[in-house]
Amino acid sequence: MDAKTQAKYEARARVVKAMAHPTRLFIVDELSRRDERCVCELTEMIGADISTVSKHLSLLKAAGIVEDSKRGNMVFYRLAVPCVAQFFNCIESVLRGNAGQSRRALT
Amino acid sequence: MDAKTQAKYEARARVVKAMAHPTRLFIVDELSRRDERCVCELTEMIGADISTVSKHLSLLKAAGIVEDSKRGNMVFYRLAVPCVAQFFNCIESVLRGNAGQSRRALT
DNA sequence: GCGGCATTTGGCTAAAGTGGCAAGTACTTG
DNA sequence: CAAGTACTTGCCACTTTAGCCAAATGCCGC
Repeated sequence: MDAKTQAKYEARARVVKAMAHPTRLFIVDELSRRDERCVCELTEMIGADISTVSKHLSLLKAAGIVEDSKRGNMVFYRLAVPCVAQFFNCIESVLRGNAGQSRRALT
Repeated sequence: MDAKTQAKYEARARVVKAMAHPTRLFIVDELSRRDERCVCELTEMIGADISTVSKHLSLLKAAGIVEDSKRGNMVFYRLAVPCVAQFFNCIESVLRGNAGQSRRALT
């Protein structure tokens, strides 16, 4: 694999990695449903330390998956790229496959 | 977040994590194009130790993303769930977004 | 059964990711 | 300007992951 190809997959991996965490998937899912949420709302739903949630959000932002905007002293996050929501359908297919069900029907 | 929700996102994260690596993304991409590849072919394309490639493949298999079948003394891997190939389109959208281009056109 | 090829597994070390607390920044209200 | 709320960042202990080598397994043809 030459350097260019390598770089291509590394770039992609950075995006996938950014979502490879239960809390971050939850955030993406939530934002795909509600358009916008402030850190405090997400923190309450998630039930972790606010600093932890904030770090997850920074990570998603660095990957280009979410965008933020500050209004007053609150920061609102939203999806930057709507299609990430589609990921879930496919992930569920994989999970159904794991459970040994209708793998064929998912094409 | 109650235990059940937590479990749901952990299950999803396991699948996403399985793809969160340049080599494993390469494998998924390659299998989406060529249907089937043996470990030795993938190893050669990737240029890492065969044991390393084998571990990446086991990981993808454990996540339900690929399936294997042994013929002779070779093992062939293929995608178990075709839709994972679609991931790439969306990932590319995120990457284009990162580069500051037409974020709007990607809906 | 023996040597050889394809692949997997174990062991190890280096590196990365996670999460909480505490400290810092930013804005807002009295 | 002081105090409070909303968030971010630094630090640190801890867990997980990655990749190589070496050893083990499985299948073949002789």
